[in-house]
Amino acid sequence: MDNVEAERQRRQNLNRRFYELRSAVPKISKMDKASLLSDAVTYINELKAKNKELESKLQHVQNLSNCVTHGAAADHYAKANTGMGLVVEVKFVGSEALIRVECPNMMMNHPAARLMDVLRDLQLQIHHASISSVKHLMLHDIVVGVPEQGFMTMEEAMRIAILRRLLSN
Amino acid sequence: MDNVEAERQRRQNLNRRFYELRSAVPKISKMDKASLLSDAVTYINELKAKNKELESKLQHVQNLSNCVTHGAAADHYAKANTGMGLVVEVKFVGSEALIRVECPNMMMNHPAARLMDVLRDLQLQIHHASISSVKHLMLHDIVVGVPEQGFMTMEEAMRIAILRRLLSN
DNA sequence: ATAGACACGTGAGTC
DNA sequence: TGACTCACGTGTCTA
Repeated sequence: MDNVEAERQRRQNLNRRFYELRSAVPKISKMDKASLLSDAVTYINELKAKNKELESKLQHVQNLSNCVTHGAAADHYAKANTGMGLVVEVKFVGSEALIRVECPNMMMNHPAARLMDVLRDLQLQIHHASISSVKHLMLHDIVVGVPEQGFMTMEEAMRIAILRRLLSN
Repeated sequence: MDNVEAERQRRQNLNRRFYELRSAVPKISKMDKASLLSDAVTYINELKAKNKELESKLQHVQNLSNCVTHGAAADHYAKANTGMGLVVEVKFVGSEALIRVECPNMMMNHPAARLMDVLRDLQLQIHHASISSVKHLMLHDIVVGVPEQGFMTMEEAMRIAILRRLLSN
C-alpha cells in the first residue's frame, strides 16, 4: 500500500515535534512521551504564572518610579498626603545638610516663610539659601548645619519631619 | 491478550495529556496533534522571550529607581560613567525647564563654566540661575527656556544630552 | 517472565 | 478520489 509509507512519515513527523518539544521544555521527569506532555503543561503554567508575577511587579515598580521620576524625585509621602507637588529632599554632606523644597505657590501662603519657620523650629542653622519662583512653583535650596546629634544618621527622618510640619495645620 | 487493554489505557492516558496540553496552549492553529505540538513549542518560546524581556525590563527599572531613591535622585548614567556624584536632573514646567546639576568640585575645573558652555551649545536660554558651593559639591539650579521643538517631549533626552557633554572630554 | 513504552501496519473516518 | 489524521491491535524491546 501507499498508506503505509504515508503513515510512516506521519509518525516520523510527529516524533520530530516531540523532540522539538523536549528541547523546549527544560525540566523533564522521564523520557516518556506522556510525562513529556504533562511536563510541558506544568512548564507552560509555570511560565504563565511567572509572567503574570513579573508583569504586576513591573507595573508596580513603574508606578513607583513614575511618581519619583515625574517630579524629578517627587515625594511619595507628599503625593499621598496632599495630592499636590510638594517635594522635600534632604541630603547630608559632612556636617551640613542640603535641603531642597519644591512647593506649588497655590499650596500655601508664603511657602518660603513657612519653610524658614519650620527650620527654626527644628533648630537647623541656615548656611546658605537660594529661593526662586518659576511659574507656579517655588524652589528652595538651602544648606543648613546639622546638630551634633539627632538627624545625623537619618536623612529620611529629617525629611519626613520637615514634610510633616509643612503639611500640618 | 492482556496487552491490548494495557495499550488501550496507554493511548487513552496519552490523549488525556494531549487535551490538557490543548487547554494550556491558547493559540492553536489546527486541532491536529502535530500542529498542537509545534504550537506548544512556539508558545513556550514566546513565553520564554516575554519572560526574559520582562525580567530585564524589571531589573532595569529597579536599577533606575534604586539609583533615584538612594541618592535622592542620584543619576544612573553618571554613576556608571564616572563613579562619582555627578547628578543632572531636568524637569519641564510649561515652556521652561528646571535644570539641577550637582557636581563634585574635584571632578572638573570650574564645573559652572563648563555647564554654561554646555547650555550655550544646546542653545538653552538661561532665565535664572543659582549656583552655590558647599564643601566639595557645586550646586547649580538653572531655569532655561526651551526651544519650540526638540526637547519639548523628551526630558530624558535633554538630561542625557547635558550629561554626555559634561562628561565628554 | 512480567509490565511499560514504543513503532508498525491496517482499517476507518474526514475534507 | 487521493491526501490526511486517527485509533486499534500486535510484535518488540528494555528494565
